[in-house]
Amino acid sequence: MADLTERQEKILAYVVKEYVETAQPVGSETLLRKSGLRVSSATIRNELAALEDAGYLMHPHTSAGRLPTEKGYRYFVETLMDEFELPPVEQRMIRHQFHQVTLDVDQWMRLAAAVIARASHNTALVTAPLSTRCRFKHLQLVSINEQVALLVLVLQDGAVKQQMLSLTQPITQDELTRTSNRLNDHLADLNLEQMRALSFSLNAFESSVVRIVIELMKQIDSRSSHDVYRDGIMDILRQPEFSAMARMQALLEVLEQRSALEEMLSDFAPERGVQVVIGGESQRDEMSDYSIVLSRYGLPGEASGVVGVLGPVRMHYPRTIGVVRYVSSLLDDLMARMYGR
Amino acid sequence: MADLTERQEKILAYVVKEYVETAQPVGSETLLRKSGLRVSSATIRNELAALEDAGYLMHPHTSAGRLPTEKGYRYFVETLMDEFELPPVEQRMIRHQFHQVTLDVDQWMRLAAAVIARASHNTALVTAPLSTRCRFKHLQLVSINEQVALLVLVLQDGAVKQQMLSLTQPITQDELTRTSNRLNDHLADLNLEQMRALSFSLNAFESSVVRIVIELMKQIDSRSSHDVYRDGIMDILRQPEFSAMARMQALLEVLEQRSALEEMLSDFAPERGVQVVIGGESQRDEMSDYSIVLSRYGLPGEASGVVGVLGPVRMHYPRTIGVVRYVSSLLDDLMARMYGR
DNA sequence: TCTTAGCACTCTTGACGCAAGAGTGCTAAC
DNA sequence: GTTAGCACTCTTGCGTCAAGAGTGCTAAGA
Repeated sequence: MADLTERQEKILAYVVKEYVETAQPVGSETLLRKSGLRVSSATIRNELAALEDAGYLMHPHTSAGRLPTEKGYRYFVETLMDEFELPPVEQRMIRHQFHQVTLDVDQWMRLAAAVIARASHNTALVTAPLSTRCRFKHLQLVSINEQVALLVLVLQDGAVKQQMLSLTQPITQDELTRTSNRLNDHLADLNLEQMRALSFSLNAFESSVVRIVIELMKQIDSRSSHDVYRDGIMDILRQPEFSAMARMQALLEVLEQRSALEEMLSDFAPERGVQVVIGGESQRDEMSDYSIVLSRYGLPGEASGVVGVLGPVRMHYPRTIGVVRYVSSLLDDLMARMYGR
Repeated sequence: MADLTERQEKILAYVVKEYVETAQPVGSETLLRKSGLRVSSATIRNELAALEDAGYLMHPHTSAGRLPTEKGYRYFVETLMDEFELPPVEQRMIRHQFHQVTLDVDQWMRLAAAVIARASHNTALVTAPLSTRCRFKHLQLVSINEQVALLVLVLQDGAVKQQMLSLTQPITQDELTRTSNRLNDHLADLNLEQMRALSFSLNAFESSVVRIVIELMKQIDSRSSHDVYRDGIMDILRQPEFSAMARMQALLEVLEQRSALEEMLSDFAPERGVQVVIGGESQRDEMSDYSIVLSRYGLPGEASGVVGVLGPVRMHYPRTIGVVRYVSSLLDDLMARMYGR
């Protein structure tokens, strides 16, 4: 597999870099100029032909330059690529932004998506951290008006859900508070099954509230992950491959359908480390022109989410990987602090 | 202005309808066939020329058919258009969906956007109802772990905000509950100014919580409106005008920048009724190829938001207006119920 | 055996012209 | 006021052509 000579590797790396920058197939002359190799263009042509035979490069047509195949990109990412660390200035800026923002999961996610999109010039995808199994923490009933009360449900991991309740008869805030307290005592730390099996004596109103709590927790549990936060759709559309927009429709279709995105992210997110899925490697037709770079963050086993970048296969992998890795580690820290180390 | 003969109006209406359907400039022959007018194509040509002179129609080039100008669309919307009511079946389906979903503002907004996008085949835009001035209703502190507590803030209009607090020293849930109760008593029904002027004796922790509450309320108040919910970006991109995607970039730019959207919506949303802004009428360059149909919903003076549709100028106005009007009235009802009639 | 110069070959791209088709606008008759 | 007829204009698609880019091969050189 990796039976490439040093010179071939060098040439492959240059083809990838050049093509990523210009989006143009690169020919032997250009390569000669840019690479600074001390051989003739003819030699380079021979090497290019060899790399093509081995499946690392391809040819749009006879008289065009070469561009990397998926195998070529893969080899580049795995073997040839320089590690890219986000410059300290950018790191500082990003950290600063996270500390400025209020401590709120939703806002973290938005910010993470925004930061990744700006830094990678591609579409960012982020899912909120998801506890493996959610447990009841606290509920509060608040009277909104005579016919409506608000139920606020807090889960162990700090997630908050609210829901309005239509009351069949007016209930005072005092009454609601008493109910809240009673239920909090009974439900503390229960998970879904335990709550279902509950057999305290509850009055009609209380048991209707419990039913709703169960319903909400079921929703959260069943949703394989929360919403996908996206940002930077524009960035990806600015790439030259989209001047002809046939393929783009398929892409936008995926980006719009949050459920499809969710599925994809959870399919590919590795246990740890940054994962790169190049084009057709995802086994999904609509993704064959795009790559994803993603990383799981959070506390393994307790609660974790995914951050990632979606972009054209012709993507600046070192930089993208650097960005994803950095933001992922940042969220690791935030999560660790939230869960008390 | 409105000095069109009956026949001219009929012809204008047919041009609009035909062009909206096919996206092709419509010629005199086609018009003759579709309209069923009992005149010759030459007569129609004369009328078309007259309509063009009057500024209602235009000509991409000499040998092409006619298509409506903005003035033409405006005349159509104002004078010629048949009222379009959403068919009862669809109405029922939509109502049903709203009743199935949990009573939660956020979910209403998402659903409204989804429903409008599906029904209008265009991009839906929805803003959450915004109280003119927000008042404190309730807060609750919940211990997450030793170093972190969650502050849940409920406002008069049922809006819920949460924020994590880093604790400098461990505080038990009991302690937190006591603090919550004390603050709830003091802060009940206060608005931002009153809260700032507060001069109860508070301990260090309590006053830091109050500071955060003030911060959160300031955020909500200053944000001229909440997030814009969007849906159906794909739909708009499917339209034939986007096969050449020059213009689309500008559009997506606007759709991505929530702040720009917000501003636009609040600029054009009328006090009541459905408003149609056609192309350049918005006085915004990037919008010159798009129209917006929008309507304000909610309780005038108390809390209101905007629902709308963004689509190409070549849009099916009757249907779009019908959809927007219906969803708007539905949200009116929901809001009325939430605010207790 | 590896490298290189040279050159024929292939394929894309853009320009140009041309014919077909669509639709108008005008004129003259009804 | 309406209509038939017809010349005129502009788009669209197609084929041709020349220029340019880049390859792949061959044969000579190290």
